[in-house]
Amino acid sequence: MQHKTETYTHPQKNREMIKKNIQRIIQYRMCLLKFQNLGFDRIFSYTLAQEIGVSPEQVRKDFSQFNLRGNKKAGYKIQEILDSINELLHKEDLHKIILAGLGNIGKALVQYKGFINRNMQLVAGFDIDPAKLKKNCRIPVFPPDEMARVIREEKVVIGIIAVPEQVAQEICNQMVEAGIRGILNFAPIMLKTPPDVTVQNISVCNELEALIYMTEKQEETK
Amino acid sequence: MQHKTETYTHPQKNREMIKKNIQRIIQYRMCLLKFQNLGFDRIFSYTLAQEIGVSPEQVRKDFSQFNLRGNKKAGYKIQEILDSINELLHKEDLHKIILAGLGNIGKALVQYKGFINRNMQLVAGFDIDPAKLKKNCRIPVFPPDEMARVIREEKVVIGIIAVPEQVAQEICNQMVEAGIRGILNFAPIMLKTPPDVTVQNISVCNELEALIYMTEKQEETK
DNA sequence: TAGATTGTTAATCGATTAACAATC
DNA sequence: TAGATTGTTAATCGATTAACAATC
Repeated sequence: MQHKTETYTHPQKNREMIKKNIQRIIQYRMCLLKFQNLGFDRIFSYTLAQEIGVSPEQVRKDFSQFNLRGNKKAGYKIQEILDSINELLHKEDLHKIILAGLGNIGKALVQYKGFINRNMQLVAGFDIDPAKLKKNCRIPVFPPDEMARVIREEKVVIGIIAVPEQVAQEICNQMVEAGIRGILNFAPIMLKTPPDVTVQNISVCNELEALIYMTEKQEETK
Repeated sequence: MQHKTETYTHPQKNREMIKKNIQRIIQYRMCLLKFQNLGFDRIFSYTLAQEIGVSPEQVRKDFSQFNLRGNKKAGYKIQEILDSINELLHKEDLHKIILAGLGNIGKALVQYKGFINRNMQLVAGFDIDPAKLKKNCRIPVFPPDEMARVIREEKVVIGIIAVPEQVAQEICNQMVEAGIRGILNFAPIMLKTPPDVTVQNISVCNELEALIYMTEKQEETK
């Protein structure tokens, strides 16, 4: 098997780093909301760090990097940090999302009520099975050939792929062609996309396999 | 002058590192299976690397670290590497899994047919809602107070938490108490567990939020 | 003030990448 | 053989941690 001679590049590398940082910021946000609900209006880096399992230095470094400022001695004002994080994450906007594939995962996502609390909205689903089409529902389901139209009309840039592996790449291509710029992929393949499209993969099976390995490893070393 | 000591011991790697490595190994496995199905019986580090989006050096390093050997000039024998990875992941054993919470995600997992192909089996579900209980199904659903009994009788060590946030920690405690050592957690909280219990979190909302951030970041820098 | 906490700079650590010897 | 590819050691790079000055 001869491989192509084009030079190898790592377009994902820098992206991985941003992804990891922003994932931590999102965790901070969830944790801050929790403490706010418990009645606190200030929090120390130490407390936050302990809650999400990182070092206090990491928290301060992260906050500093994203220009989230605290108060020496009195810690961080929860509301202030939340406002900054929300601004950073553009939480004031409603983010429209489309979904391809109304199988088990797709159905679960359509029924999930928590998106709106986080300023996200599933605006439409798409499935090839006529039995799954719905018109006048909270979230309508259309045939796949209407996907491009909906994406363009609603100006959606985020898509979820929950279709079988065999058609995932094709659906991905259609999404990208119509204007989707970020894809959450549940299909167990690496999607090929242009460099300006971000893909995030979720695989329950992979996570379980990793978990099983870790657990057995743990037992061995006991 | 100080001379090197003869014994070489692997430095104790932290859990995050092992997790990341093993996730890559799992991806290699999926990719190797794909190429095997396409009729290839050998593969080069370069090909594999390109397919899953890492460097060829990374692939060779990973394989080397897990003692997976290739052949200079002829690359790696797919079947040989697959056998080694399967052994590493204990793929010859059937891994039993229990599931707490038959909500949207829980239902999707129960209906998912792909576990058995990867030597994993959902042996029971648990839900507090009497309407969701099932006795003589492929995957029976019991009330929560039977969880400890099932875990012990079936010797299950892996559990999935797909219950509401408010009861997640309590269910987690019950699982750990009964012998669960690895938890896949869909609840949006950091579970508190003893150090010998491994937790893997999945949050669709967090992934979507990160994706939205990355996508908007990308647009800005265009 | 004394003590606690932030925020930044420097040091460390370890994963990734580069280089290259081995060898098929 | 000549060329290609593996496998390992060394270099790099950058995230994490430590140290500590600033300051509330």
